[in-house]
Order: sequence, then C-alpha cells, then structure tokens
Amino acid sequence: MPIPSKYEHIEIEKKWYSYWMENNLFKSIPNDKEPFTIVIPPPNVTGLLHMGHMLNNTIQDILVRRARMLGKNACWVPGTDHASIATEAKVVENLKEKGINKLDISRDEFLKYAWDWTEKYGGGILEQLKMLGCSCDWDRTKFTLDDDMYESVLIAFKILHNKGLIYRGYRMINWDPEAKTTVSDEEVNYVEEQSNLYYLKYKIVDSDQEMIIATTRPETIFGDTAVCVNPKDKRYKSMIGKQAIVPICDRKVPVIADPYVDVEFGTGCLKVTPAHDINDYNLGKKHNLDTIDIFDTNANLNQHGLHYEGKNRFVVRNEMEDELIKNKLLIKKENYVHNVGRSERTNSVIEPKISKQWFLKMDEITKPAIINVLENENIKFFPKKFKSTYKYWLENIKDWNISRQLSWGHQIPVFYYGNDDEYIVATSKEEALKKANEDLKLNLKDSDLSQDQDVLDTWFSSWLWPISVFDGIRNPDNEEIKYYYPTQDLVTGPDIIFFWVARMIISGYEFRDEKPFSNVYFTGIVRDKLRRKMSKQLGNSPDAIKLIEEYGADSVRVGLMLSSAAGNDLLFDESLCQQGKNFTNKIWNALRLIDGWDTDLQIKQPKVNELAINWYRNKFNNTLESIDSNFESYRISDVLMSSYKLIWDDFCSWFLEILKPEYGKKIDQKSKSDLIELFIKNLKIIHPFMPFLSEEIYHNIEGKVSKPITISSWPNKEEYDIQLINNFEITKEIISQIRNYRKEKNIPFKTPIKLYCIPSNKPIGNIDVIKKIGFVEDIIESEKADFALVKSFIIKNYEFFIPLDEGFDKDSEIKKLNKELEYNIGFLKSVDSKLKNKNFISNAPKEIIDKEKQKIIDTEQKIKSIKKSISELS
RNA sequence: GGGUGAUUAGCUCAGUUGGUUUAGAGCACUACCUUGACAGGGUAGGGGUCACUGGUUCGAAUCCAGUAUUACCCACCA
Repeated sequence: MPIPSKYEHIEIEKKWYSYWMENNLFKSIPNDKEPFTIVIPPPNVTGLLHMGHMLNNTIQDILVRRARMLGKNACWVPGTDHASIATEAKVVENLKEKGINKLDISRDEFLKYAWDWTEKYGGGILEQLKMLGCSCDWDRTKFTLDDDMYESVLIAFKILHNKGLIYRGYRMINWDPEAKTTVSDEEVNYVEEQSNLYYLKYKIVDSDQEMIIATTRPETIFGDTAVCVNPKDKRYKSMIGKQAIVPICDRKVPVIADPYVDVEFGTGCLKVTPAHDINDYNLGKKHNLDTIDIFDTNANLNQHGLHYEGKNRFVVRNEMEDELIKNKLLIKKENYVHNVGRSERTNSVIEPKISKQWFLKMDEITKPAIINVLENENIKFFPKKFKSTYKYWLENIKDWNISRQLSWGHQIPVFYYGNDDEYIVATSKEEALKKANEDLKLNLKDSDLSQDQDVLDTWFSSWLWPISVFDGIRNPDNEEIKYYYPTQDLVTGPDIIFFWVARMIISGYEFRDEKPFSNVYFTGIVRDKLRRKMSKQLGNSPDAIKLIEEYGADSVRVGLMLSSAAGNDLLFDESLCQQGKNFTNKIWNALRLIDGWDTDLQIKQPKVNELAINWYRNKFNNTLESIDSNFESYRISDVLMSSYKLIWDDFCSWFLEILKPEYGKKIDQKSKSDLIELFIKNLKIIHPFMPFLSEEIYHNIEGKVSKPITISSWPNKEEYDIQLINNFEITKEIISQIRNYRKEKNIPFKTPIKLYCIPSNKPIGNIDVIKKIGFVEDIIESEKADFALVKSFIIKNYEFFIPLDEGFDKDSEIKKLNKELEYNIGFLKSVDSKLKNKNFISNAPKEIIDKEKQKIIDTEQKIKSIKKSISELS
C-alpha cells in the first residue's frame, strides 16, 4: 500500500491515542523497576485548556515519555482541583442568573448546585490533555474533593492541630464585602486610583488647641480610638497624653506617640482605626487601644456609624462631607492618588477587618524546606534563579491563614459544643461525638455539636497533593506511597512558587519526613508577540483546541518547545506551530522517500553508502550524547533543536541525498536495512516531542514492528569518532564550494564537472561523497601551474581547484580573494600580538599557547595560498 | 519603598563555571532554483564595537563596581 502524500494528523492522532489507551500503555503499578513519577499540577476542575496548560503539560509528557523509554516505571498522575474561590464565584454567579441568592439557601443546597455545576463542566480539561497526547495514567485520576482526598485533608488538619501547629486567633484579614469572605493577601490586587485626601479637625479636650489630620477614609472616624504623632515632632509635643475629640461622634480618644508616624506626610498626625487598617491594628496592639468595628458583613456602617447606620461606606464618605463642612471640621480636600486593594475575584474594594480565623504556625515547620533546597540542594530548581525568590519568602514567612468563609471546599473539621473555645477536632461528627463522650465525658447528643462553617484554603489541600494522590496521609505505610514517593519532577509556573511549591515541600517533610520531588522545572508565562500576558479580556490567547485541530498536536508541541528555556517567558505566535507543522511534514516525506526505494539483493553496497552510513551513525551518537546531557539539565528546547537539526540537516539534506539511488535504480539490501535502523533511532529521540507522528511512522516502516514506539527503548549511547565527524564537515564544505562555483558560473546542478587537487595534499576520504553529491566526474591530481586560471578552495589544509576559461570575471574573483586575504592577515596579526606579549607567554597555560602557535602556522599557510592564487589570476 | 533577575543579529534565544579562529542557532530577510520525498521544499548569502562607563586579568560577552533600560516578586504609606 502506498503511503499517502499528506499526513492526516486528525485521524492518526485519534487512532494512536485510542490504541495507547486500549493497550494500557500509560498504566503504572508498583513493580521492581525504578519509578519515575510526576504529579500533575491539578488544573481548576471547571477550567479549560489554555496556552499555559499546553506548555506545562507538554513538558511533563516529554519527561514522562522519555523516562518510559529509558525503562523506568513511568507514572504520571492526573487530576483536578476544586479551586474553592474561583468555582464558588462561578456557581454564585450562575445562581444569581437564576434569581437565587446564595445567602438564601442552605449550605447543603448550595453544595448540591456546586456539585451539579462541577459534574456538568468538570473534567473537560482532562479530555483536552488527551488530545495533546499526554500519557497520564488515567485510572489514577484524582479530584481534590473525592472522598479519600477529602478525608486526607481533614486528617492532615487533625495531625497538625494535635501537634499544636494550628490555632485560632484574631487577625487583620482582607474582607471581600461582595463575596462575603476573607481573601488571602495573594488574592488582593492593588490598583492605583484617584481619590481624595481629607483634612479633618480634631479638637483637644480642655484646650483651644486642635489637630488637623489627613485621611483618605473619613468614614472610618467612627472607629478611631486614638490620634498618633511622631514623638520627635515638636509641633505636637505638648498634646501627647491629652485627649482629642473625634469629629461628628464626639468621642474622646488619647493622643499617643509612635515613631511609625511619618513627620513629613500630610500634617504629621495620624488617626488610629485599629479595626480597619493593618498598620493601625498593629499600633493598637502595641498601645493597648480599643478596637471598634464599624462595618457589617456588607461593609455597610453598623450602629457605631450613628445616623449613617446601614449605609454603604462610599455613600457615607460623600454624605459626611456635607456634615463636616457644616460643622467647620473639614479644612480642605485635595486630589490624591493611592493604591486601593481590590478582590481578584469580585473586584470590590477590600475592607481590612478583624476576624477570628484559623492559622497554621509556619516558623518551625518551614525549616527543612529551607535546608533541603537552599543549603544542600536535595531539591533542585530549574532555573536556579528562583531559589532567591523562594528564600526570600521562607525567611519572611508569616503564619498561614487557612480558613475561608466559603462553602465549596473541605469544611473545617472542628465541632463546637459550647462557646468558641470549646471544640473537638475530628474528621466526622461521629468521631467528634465519640471523643466528646468517651474521652471528655461530656455526655453530648448529636444536636449539641455544630461544625465550623468555614472551609479550608484551596492550597491547604493542594500542598498535600503528591502525598494524598497515593493515599499517604490516610495510610502512611501503603505500598503505593512507599514506591512512588518522593516523586521525581514537578513542572509548574513560578507564579505559584509560594502558594504551592514551597508549601508542598513543607508538607512533604512534615508528613513524610521526605522531599515531595527532586526537581522543579519552572515554565515561563506564555505571552503574545507584544509581550502581553495572554488573557480573556485582551482576547490575545489562541484557542488551544483549535490549534491542535489545525496544526496537529505534535506540531503545536514542537512549536511550544522550540523556544522555551526553563523560566523564560514564551512569546507565542502561531508561526511557531507552522514551523512545527513543517517539521512533521519533513519527517513524513522522509518516510515516503525511503519507502519508495526498492532493494535489489544483487547489488553490492557502494562505497559511498558505506561512507555515509558510517558517518551518520557517528553523527547520531554524537548528537545523542548532547541530547542526553541536555535532558539531564532540563534544557529541553536545546534537545528539540539538536534533534531538529539532526533530522532536517544531517539526515534529510545530507544522508538521504547521498544514499538516494539514481532515478529508476534500486538500493542494496545492507544500505536499506542500516538506513531503516537509523531512521527508527531518529524517531525514538523525537518521540517524546512528537508522539503521534513517530508512532505512525514507526508502524509504517518496512519490516513492520510489533511493539509500539511508546514502549520501545531509548537508543543506547554508542562510541563515536569525532575525527570522522569533523572530516565529514570538510567534505560538506568542499561540496558547498562546488555549489557556489556552479552558481557563479551558472552551471546547472547536475552537469558533471572535473575537480583538481594538488598532489602534495591528497584529499581525505569521502571522495565518493564529493563525486556523488557534488556531481563531480573525477578528482584529478595536478599542479595549478598547469592551467592558466584556476578557482581554488582552501579548506583547512586541503586545496582543490577548478580550471577556469578566459571569459571568467577575474576582477570579482580577485576582489573576493583580497577580502579573504585581508581577514586572514588581520587574524594573523591579532594572534601574533598575543604571542608577542611576554605576560601571555609566561602566564597562560601551555595548551593555550600551543593552540595559538598552531593558529599562526595554519593561517600563514592559508595566506600563502591565497596570495599565490591572486598572483596567478592577475 | 524593599528584593531578585535580565540587557548578545530584525525577532526569540544559546554561549555549561575567563582562553577551539575576529561571537553561534532557529525564525525572518535577500538572490537564484516549477530538481522525480517535501515550494510546508532546495542552494547560496547578508546581518552583531555582546546596553553604557570604569576596574580586575597575559586574556572579559563571561568576574567586580557604578549608570541606564526592563521584567518579575514582596510590602503597601495615613
């Protein structure tokens, strides 16, 4: 059957993916082989594949497929994340469209909606990963809210709580009044916004003194519990210790002094509102001030706001202005630009708020994470530069606020039986009840216990991922965790180095006393050609699935990997996929060419084929060596580029051209079988990048193979002769010169020419190659002087020439030679001056000096020849 | 404001711990080729004072200091 001229990626990709799945090629179970494990960074369960995922998962697949071919037990665990805030926000929005307010329905009802939503839209991304060719063990697919995963998270909470690492405390948190939840510091975006700076008058009790205070938030005066100045500020020295009167509410508050206050800013006076500003909160703690919370959960004023009670904070700000002016308490108002924190999800202005939250103590448990990455590199980062980011965060770590006022997630396993401080930590109500009655002898009934309404931060489940997917939290001694853990590589973006990477490292040492992975490969951010981040708003992100459909998964994978060194941002452009597609086309056509060569058992192997095969074998092994070493250092783009050049240039442009039988003729059996062997080796090294194409070709090659390439073995490193490879480079150069000559003289490609060489330096091997590819009739030994005019090729120490006829453009030839002469004289001069430098001679190592001396000899030789040619021409 | 990187050809980047020519690759570009696998191809070619200024060294794209530009991270200024 003839091979179709077009590579039909859509059908072929579908065909092979089903084949791989049906034959369970990605399945992994513990055995006596060395494990190679990667856990996927779980994408948002309802998310869709974007360019970032494509890049990230292509890299993982490349690593996994190569490991599999290296004979390791490759296990890539897929899964999805419940992404509590993002998913809950979507569900709430969807309910809103149906006219349902989340606050009007019960927790269970809401969760039912959320599960419906998840079932409807969830998991799509995993199907998309299959289209990309990802070789995950799909039987292991996990979801962070699966029963076993859920329980693992609760158990982890319990363990940490029992160790005294989890505590409940008052903290200043970021309150999102729209979502009615706390958001982590990381989920707040600060945006520069135009606002006003209000100058308010605070009178001093029993005196005619007054203080002018500049604030951007006059509505918070209801929560003022002090006025603060810098102790060094002479202007206000006399007022320290007195009482100031807060405008409108007329409350008396102390005037205190603290160096925190900037003398230069505003008037040098600061109103202190501990309940609504993080710095004021810290001041309040230091000076033992009262805390007055003036907002309700919507960030509307509460009873402390007096006649403004129930009104929105921004409305109050405007309305107060009139009242302040009327009472002559507003001195002035000026434009002011400052940063306003907004919620990443709802975009509403964040309100700092005092709240009782659950925290995880971070100082002690982070120690192994510092030592094992920064001090002894038990975990390696690629690229290394991210170690400094990591270090900075760990050394300034704060306790982790792990509770979230949401429903979608792991409900905090705390059961209250009395006031806030009377609770039991248990993974179920039954367990809590049992504990209460048996251990604490409380004699409670089921209804006496109420579970904490909050859920845990999403990252509190993610940080256990490499352990929990192997059930290592619930069953720390099970076979799977013992076999697969620690995993080998983690591939993720540097933007979640704190959220996720660092925390996984912390949890790994905390729960298993062992690192979670050995290497972390950080991908860059995928941007468009203008360096803009890809985003929905900008509409500059290509549709990932469309790309796969149009170009084929292999081409997209190649396009993504062509220029994405670890840690570098990838400036994506569709032309990269086109380049990938051109490459698939090139390889496909190599197959078609080879397939068309019939063998003839009668033909003896020509010398030229033997030379070429020997060369390509050496070249392949030489390239394989650098491919392997680049893989070890995660230089994946370099791996692809060397494979690309090996296949395109060395294999297709040179090797196949040399072997190509004359039109209508056949190829000898030995050459053909060697060729196929080498072609298959090429396919193997390209397979991690182009799994579908390589599999298809592998099965199309003559002498059909029974085993798929996916589970074939990676080529063995063989010895190679570098001298032989270098000699072939000279051959290539000679041929190149011949082509150049033909072009100048307008001689058609295939018109045979005669080439001469001077007898004193008989040319090196590969004569047959020069003859065949250069269409050289014969190489004749002769002296240049025998001809009136010649064109010389001096390559290394070998000199060839072609006789010229009288009509030749002498001047341009002489010009060219002069240019070359000039270059060589300049070069000689630079080397010579180096060698004349006494300091160089006395300090440089002998090898370097010898090398320089050799350069002199070579260059002088060259100059001599060029000069001779010039004089012969003129 | 604090921190960490980056700056090499039109573009994207290598340059592996200072010495293989007077710095490389891919893409793009230019000229020529309707060549029997591939025009999604072939052949040949042009293009860089390695951001700038000093310093260390026999020798610097590579090490050090400063300047400029830029990216990211952290903190958020009443």
